[in-house]
Amino acid sequence: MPRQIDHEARRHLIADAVCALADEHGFEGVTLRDVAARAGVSMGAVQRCFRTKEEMLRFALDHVGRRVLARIRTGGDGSDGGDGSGGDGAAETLARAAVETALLRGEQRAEARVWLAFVAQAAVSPPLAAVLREAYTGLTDMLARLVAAAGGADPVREAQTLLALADGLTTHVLVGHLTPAAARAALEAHLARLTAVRAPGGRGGLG
Amino acid sequence: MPRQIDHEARRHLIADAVCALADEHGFEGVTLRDVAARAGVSMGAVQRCFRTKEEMLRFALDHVGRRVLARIRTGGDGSDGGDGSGGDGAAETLARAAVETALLRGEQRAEARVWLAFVAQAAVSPPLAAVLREAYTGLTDMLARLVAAAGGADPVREAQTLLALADGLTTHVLVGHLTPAAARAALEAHLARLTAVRAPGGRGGLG
DNA sequence: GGGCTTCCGATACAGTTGCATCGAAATAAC
DNA sequence: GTTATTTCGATGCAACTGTATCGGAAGCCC
Repeated sequence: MPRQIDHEARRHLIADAVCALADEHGFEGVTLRDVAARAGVSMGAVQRCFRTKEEMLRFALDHVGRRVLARIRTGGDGSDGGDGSGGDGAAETLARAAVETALLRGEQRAEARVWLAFVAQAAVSPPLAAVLREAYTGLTDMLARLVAAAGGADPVREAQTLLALADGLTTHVLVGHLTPAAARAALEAHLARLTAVRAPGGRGGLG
Repeated sequence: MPRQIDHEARRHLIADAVCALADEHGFEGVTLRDVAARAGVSMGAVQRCFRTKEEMLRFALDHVGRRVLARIRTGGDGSDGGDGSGGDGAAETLARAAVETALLRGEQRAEARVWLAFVAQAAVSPPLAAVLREAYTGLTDMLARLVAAAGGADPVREAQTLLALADGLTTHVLVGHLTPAAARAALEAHLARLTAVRAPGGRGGLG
């Protein structure tokens, strides 16, 4: 298999291994040897795909970011027990996106831990921070559009608030301070307040 | 100075060194040697104070948590340009506490980075998570009391929401996605909405 | 089937890590 | 002054880290 292997596919394979390890042992537990072993390749292959470890981590972060964003865009995998009615309103779309952003579903715990590990590292690593900002900007844009569609005022700021709240709730669930149910309740209460400001049927009381 | 040194004072000194390093290089950059050097003591002294590295980290996390909580309790150091009038309403007290919780002031950036580093590590380290939960519970209790005093409904859930939002905003400022001003604006908008629900003009009566 | 290129698996290597060990220094009791 | 006790600073050590190097295997072109 020499001469031009599918490098891109292998990179994704390695990125998945990075995520699995970051999920289990945090960011410190991600070593080249463990990554290679987890990915089922040798260390040499990893080194061929990524010149340095940091390059590998950057790629993995971007990988996770894209995956999460893509899933949010599609409104989740559909395992949320919804009835599949496609004709829901903008508010409901926003709610689904927010819940998805918060990675509150059980099977997303690993992703959430990976994300948190990356965020923490990004706080002291400018290259990672750059990747992260891009992902956050994409999320904010999307949420802002949804907020605007749902009739919320000041969509950008509300999107930033929503994203920060989702991230914070995710974190608190991860460390066991909140149960997923409590986090979901908090998020939904926030959303209800957000969309009720302009929505008919609610009290309009914005001063 | 043999025979019974002030171990507690030294522990705090070391904890401060841990925080300084975690601020600069993240959690991975905290090594026993660097901590000892930063604290101005030798490795032997560190090893005498803490049996293991993890014990040291636990202590440092608790140290930071207590300090942050104490400052929040006092409503900040007073550098917030306030006029020091003590007769403000509950809403204002809540606002000050929230801003303080979010560690948005410039000189708290270091503390914020330390906190984030600890949180990320706690996601994969049950002992650290236990310390963290305690701190979060204390914060939630305090915020819940303030929310109740400000006339908000469902104080516990609102406190949880507020804490998560503050944490998320802090994170997003740290990675450069939000400016401190934007984070502050988002937080204040949330607070305004929170207290406006029951208190349209001033302090509303608790239902 | 050669020759060349591309890739990989293993190993070498210097540096660092957390922890254990141990002699020396410094007080307190006598 | 002597001794006992506590603390410290230095060093040793095994394990592990990221990276560099290198021999060999596997495909293409002739």
